[in-house]
Amino acid sequence: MQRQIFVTSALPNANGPIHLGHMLEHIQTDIWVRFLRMQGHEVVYVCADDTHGTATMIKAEQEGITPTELVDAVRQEHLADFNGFLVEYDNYYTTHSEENRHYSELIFSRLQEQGLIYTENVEQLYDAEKGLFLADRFVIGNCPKCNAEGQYGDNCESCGATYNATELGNPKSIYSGTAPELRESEHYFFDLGKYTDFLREWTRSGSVQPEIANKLSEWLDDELRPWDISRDAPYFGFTIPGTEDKYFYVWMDAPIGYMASLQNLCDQREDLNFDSFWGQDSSAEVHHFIGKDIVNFHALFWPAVLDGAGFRTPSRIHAHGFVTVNGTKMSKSRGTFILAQRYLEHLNPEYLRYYYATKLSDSADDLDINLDDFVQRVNADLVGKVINIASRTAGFLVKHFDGELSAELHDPSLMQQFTNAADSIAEHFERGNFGKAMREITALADLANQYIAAHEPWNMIKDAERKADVQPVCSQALEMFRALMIFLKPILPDTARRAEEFLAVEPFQWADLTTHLGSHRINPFKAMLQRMEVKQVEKLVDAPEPQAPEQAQATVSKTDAPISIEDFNKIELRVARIVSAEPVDGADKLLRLVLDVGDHQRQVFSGIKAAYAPDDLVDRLTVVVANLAPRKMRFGVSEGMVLAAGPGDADIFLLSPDSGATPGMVVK
RNA sequence: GGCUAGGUAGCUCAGCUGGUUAGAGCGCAGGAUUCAUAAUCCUGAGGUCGGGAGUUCAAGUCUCCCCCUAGCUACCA
Repeated sequence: MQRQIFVTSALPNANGPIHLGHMLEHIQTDIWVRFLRMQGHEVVYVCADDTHGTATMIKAEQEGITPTELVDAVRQEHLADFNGFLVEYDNYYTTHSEENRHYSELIFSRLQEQGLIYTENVEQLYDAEKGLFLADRFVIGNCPKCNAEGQYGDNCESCGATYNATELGNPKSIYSGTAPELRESEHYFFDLGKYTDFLREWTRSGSVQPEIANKLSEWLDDELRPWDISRDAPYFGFTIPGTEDKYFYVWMDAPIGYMASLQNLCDQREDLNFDSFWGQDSSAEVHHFIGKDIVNFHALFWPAVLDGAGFRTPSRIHAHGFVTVNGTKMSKSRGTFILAQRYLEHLNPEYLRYYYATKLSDSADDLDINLDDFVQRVNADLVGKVINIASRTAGFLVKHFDGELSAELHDPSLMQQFTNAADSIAEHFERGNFGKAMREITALADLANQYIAAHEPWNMIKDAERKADVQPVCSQALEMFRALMIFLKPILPDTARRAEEFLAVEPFQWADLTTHLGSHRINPFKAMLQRMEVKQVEKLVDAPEPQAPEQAQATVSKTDAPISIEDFNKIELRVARIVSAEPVDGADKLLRLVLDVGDHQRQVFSGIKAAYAPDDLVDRLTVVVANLAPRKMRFGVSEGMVLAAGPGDADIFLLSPDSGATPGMVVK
């Protein structure tokens, strides 16, 4: 039965170049798509650039062009990279399109009709000079925990602390360099909480991998929080209907970009109908390939938004892990941040396609590119095993038999092993277990080489009595080679095309596995794939740069680095009297303390509930860090920190000054 | 801190619902061969399956504790 399948890869962001991490996903998707097409299914594979957001706007400004110009240029680069890796989309579009505006507005208005949209005021940092609201990562300053400089507003790369942008010491907008201020603004929210039950069911229905469902249950155990889907002007994106200065948050219109890209394709092709894919009663399949980092957008928000807007939900989300190089995260300082362009300057894309294929499964495990392994594996499997079968036998047929293959198989039962493997290999492809498929294929290649070694055609040809058998033996070898190349075609489209030319046949289809070439004339063998040189691979990675100073600084732990008296003087410690202490609703470890610090009172949350009964604390004196930046917590703002010793849990010991101290005294 | 996922031969990885002496490929060592892009074929060495305890007739495979790695996350302020 022919299936109708819509497939997407995640939309690359228009702010950066394509690297080998992106390529994993797009190669994975492309292999899957090519396989299904070979099986005769109707597959539509689209992608697009994800263009919207403040970052695009700013980058364009820096380059002195309009966002649209920027986005158009980047899209061409991205597309060239993907094409370079033989990724074949039916359409590679952009989220900055009329189709996308149409569907974004349509979906929004339907959600509104369903009562799933509401507005609320939100406080956010604002760059007054630039006149724009700042997301956390657009604010830098000193980490409130370790005081490392130049940290982003959400977390510290140096000590790993997470915090709010409002807590940064000496905060600056990365755009204007001025200190941001807090401002209030109205935001639009999608009431995701109403979909909690729906998503609990959906994520356990086979739509995502089990380990991803486990991870998602983290959110789903509680009621989901509303999702902020708007951003304030100025913003590069679509205005929300009925407003002048509110825009759809980029994560709202990005997945809708899948639809827009399809719509754009449908407008060009008579045979495609949008609703047959996205209608609520669609019998088609919808598959999204994504990285595990954006699984919440695709497996929580997206299905909910779709359902709320009257569209069908995806059949399956295929999440993959991250790419590492030589066992470590891709890193610019280690020189292992490999851009697609750079790879293509030095190496054949099929090497990487094959290597990824050998390591891909349906799990979201990370995938390591070990460069030595890469060279050995690709050379050994593809050139040494598979192509070698043709390379070592074709010559005999062309020289001595005019390139004619035997009509009959020399060893039908051996050939049968190849054809029998087709179902199992197909099953692996279908499930995304490309690695398992590759193992079966190379095992078959081993059988073929053993077969050739066992018959020694190079000796037979010298023996007048056995010379006639060289033809059926080498023909059989090529029949096996053909089967292997059919199996490998989704991975190696170019090599497969050369194999088709060599064998003088029509483009391989999966169904060809049930037939044999039989009496047939082939072309002389020409090398179809060159082996890879270690030297070429070395050019992919830069020599490691010397440790950057800030990195060296980062590795010094807090306790190892002495601080100056000036540093210490920055900390304002004061004696405080605990006016009241009470447990916090919904918090396991926290107490809400009201402290008298001499001239005023303030509220501090402290994680000491396991060690102290609230009543025992009232009227006690203790020490508070008085100039700690206020921290907005789930239960309110904490204005300081009380000092305590101990490992935690019940073993927490609050500091107290000696008798005589009074609230407000400075501790030095 | 919590959660999710990893930790199996030098490298990259298989090992399903627990069951004979733990597997593959690459690499390595020895041999064969010379048709082939120094490819191929045969043989072999290499692992106390992260550590510890437990359940069981039997555990890489189940339970608990601990250690390490990655990601996510927090009420560590």
